[in-house]
Amino acid sequence: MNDVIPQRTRVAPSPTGDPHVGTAYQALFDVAYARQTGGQFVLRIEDTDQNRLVEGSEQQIYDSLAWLGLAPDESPQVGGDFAPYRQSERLDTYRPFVDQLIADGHAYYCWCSSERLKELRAAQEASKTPDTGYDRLCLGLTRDERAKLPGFSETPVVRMLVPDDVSLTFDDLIRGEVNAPRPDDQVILKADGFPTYHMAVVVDDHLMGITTVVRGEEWISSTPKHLLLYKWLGWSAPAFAHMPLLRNADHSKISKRKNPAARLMWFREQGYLPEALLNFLALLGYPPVHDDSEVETLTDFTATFDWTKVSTVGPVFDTGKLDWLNATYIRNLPDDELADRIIEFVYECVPSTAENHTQTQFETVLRAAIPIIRERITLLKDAAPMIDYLLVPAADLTIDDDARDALPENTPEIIAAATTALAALGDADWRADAIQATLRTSVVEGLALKPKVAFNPVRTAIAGRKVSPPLFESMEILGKGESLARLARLA
RNA sequence: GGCCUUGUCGUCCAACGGACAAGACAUCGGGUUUUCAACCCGGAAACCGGGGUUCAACUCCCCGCAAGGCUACCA
Repeated sequence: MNDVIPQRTRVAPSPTGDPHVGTAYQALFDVAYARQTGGQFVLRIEDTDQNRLVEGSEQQIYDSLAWLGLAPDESPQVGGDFAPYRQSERLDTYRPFVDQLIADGHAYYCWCSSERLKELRAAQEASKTPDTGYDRLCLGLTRDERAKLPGFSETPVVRMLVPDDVSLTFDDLIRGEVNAPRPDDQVILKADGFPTYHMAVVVDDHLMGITTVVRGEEWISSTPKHLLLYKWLGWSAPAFAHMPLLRNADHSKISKRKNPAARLMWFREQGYLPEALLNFLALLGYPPVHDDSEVETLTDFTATFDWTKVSTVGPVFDTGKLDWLNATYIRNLPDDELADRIIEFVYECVPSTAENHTQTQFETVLRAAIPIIRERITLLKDAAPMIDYLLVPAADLTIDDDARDALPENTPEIIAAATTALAALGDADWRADAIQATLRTSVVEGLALKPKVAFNPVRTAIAGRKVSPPLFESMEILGKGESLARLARLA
């Protein structure tokens, strides 16, 4: 551990919609490795596909990574020594390297129209020929020579000239030696002057000093292209770590269509805690840090991180354990902080809650109720609905039908006994323990009822439902007057 | 179709030639209890199939099968 080389890792999402959970997954491993080695974690925006850009999604990438505690050391937002970090601002950077490849005979212009390429592909599929890919019609031709042939397009692209002896093997930090398919004559510069991913990623990773590339398994097949570019440009390639792909329940690559959790923002909207999500992501494709518990911090994860422990099998992204983790983290939060988180969540994600109640009333009641709801909520969004009965005046409290139906015959008797006994309780004694003692004496013992039966009507009167947070504490929060008013409704 | 990657309980994940195949979540049963939770105890639940190699295979090899990825002027 003395000769550790600081690693520069990066995540390079495209701003083409809501940030993807896979970005956070890779960022977590990037951060762990970078921090463990004393290096940097870089965020680069890959916006080379101008057609797919979605406004606002770049900002969401910053926000969601920051929310998760995975803020990059360098990015378009915070800058850095290797700016710009947005590929659309680096067009001038790529061009000379493309020209160099052409001059060296490693790349060539191609004037084939997209129609011709489409036909070529269709023909290849129909003939079931094993070799697909570009047929090199344009190779060695000048613009004028090519213009005489069919399927000509005035604006050319530039393609790699993949040699027959291209190396198809490389070392992966997770998988060891990996074989990959033989590449096609891949386009590296598009007709619109933008580089493709393959060109841009190699140039940028090199120029930005990236030493370890963490990316999804789907990139294994294009790694030989990248290695070829590094070789031609005379650069040494970074180390690669191809992460397993997160899956939908049906085992296909995780998608926003099939899995709402594919959207990173979804977790915030649902009221997941970032530390719980981070913990969960660290458990996917990677064994728990501790033997006796799967609850672990980013610090734990970072300290013991090891690429060889990363699984090669794509895990199904099932939120079951995440829910449990979230509930666990909620239970472990101090009262004040849990209240703060719920309040922040509600104002940000459920504005209607704030509209229905005055801010101070909501916050006051919530803070008082934290002890009785904390172990009953899984998500932050569960909190407000759970205390709704504490926020309305007695007259406005709705009593659920199923609760009313479950009322015992002697409900009036129970309510009367409870009311009389509670009315005698002094304001200063209006505390949960005293309320409970009073009701036990007057109703349970006084009417010789089982507690379960005795408290049923009281709960329905107070909360309007069969299931609610603890009864006596609820009455304490409501206060004597309000509690008696509620009992009166069932008298 | 071709190439590549992968195959342990429902899900996550251990076991890296020598245990009755471990743990977690979920699930089921019980306890506790003013409801619901939380908490405690317990149960059920897996090595894709077939051949090898070996004294010994979940672990190594081969063949199947299955799943996934790539096969774009998308990343």
